[in-house]
Amino acid sequence: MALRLPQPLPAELVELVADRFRVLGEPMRIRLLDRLRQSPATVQELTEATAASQQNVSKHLGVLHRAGMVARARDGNFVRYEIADPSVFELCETVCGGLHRQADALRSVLGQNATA
Amino acid sequence: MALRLPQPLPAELVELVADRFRVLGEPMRIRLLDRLRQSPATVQELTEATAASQQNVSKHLGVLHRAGMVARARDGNFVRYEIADPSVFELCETVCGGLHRQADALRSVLGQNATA
DNA sequence: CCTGGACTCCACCGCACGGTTGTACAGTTC
DNA sequence: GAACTGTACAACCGTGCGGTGGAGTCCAGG
Repeated sequence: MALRLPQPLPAELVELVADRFRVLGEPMRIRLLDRLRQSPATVQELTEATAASQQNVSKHLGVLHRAGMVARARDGNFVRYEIADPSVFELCETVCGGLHRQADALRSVLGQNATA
Repeated sequence: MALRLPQPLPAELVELVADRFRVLGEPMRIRLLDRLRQSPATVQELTEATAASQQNVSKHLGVLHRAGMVARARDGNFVRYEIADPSVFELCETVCGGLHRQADALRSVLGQNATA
């Protein structure tokens, strides 16, 4: 962990990193990953969990799959998806940590008495 | 660290997380953060470092500022920006770690002899 | 005051992307 | 084989966003 990164990030690496972030910058895909965090699931189950159209879910799963974040496997007539890169949850936790810190900072600016 | 997240992520939190990822899903903004990782800098310096137009840099800095990732401070006639949320580097490191794992997996699929 | 420089804001354009619809492709069952 | 289900693909549309150009704001100096 905590690998050393070169100071001027190479241009290509910048693109790769941004691409990966952009994949996660979509609520629907976050919801899909959140559901898959519980257990592997078929497209049907994911469609029900997100209350979206089947085509839309399939499209977003394709993006996640191309990014290597989920793995697909046929199961009879169904297709079962599962998390392929658990680091996405680490990312979400870090983001939530940053959000918490922002909220605390805002609270301290408003004064200690804050539950608005 | 490693705070516990609720299983079905609340819808609003999903939006917040996705928003934050989307801010990072842009090469130019990654470049700006990468430059600020070295030291605080003025818009001028950032413009030179990224080889972009001054308006474009200012616009992206505005996005980063609204997201609470950078802080601005007037310095005479200049405006100096600096990192406000160091967790962004943690995020980048995690992403790079995932990329490394993908590269290794790809390499092992192609066979041990791989430098293309 | 006016001038000039640093920066931000606004209006516009073009493209990429999310969503929908329709269709094609497995795989199972009969 | 035909029929049905589950999933992926392709074409289209609308919007959001990155980039640019120009005007506006703030600050220092003369």
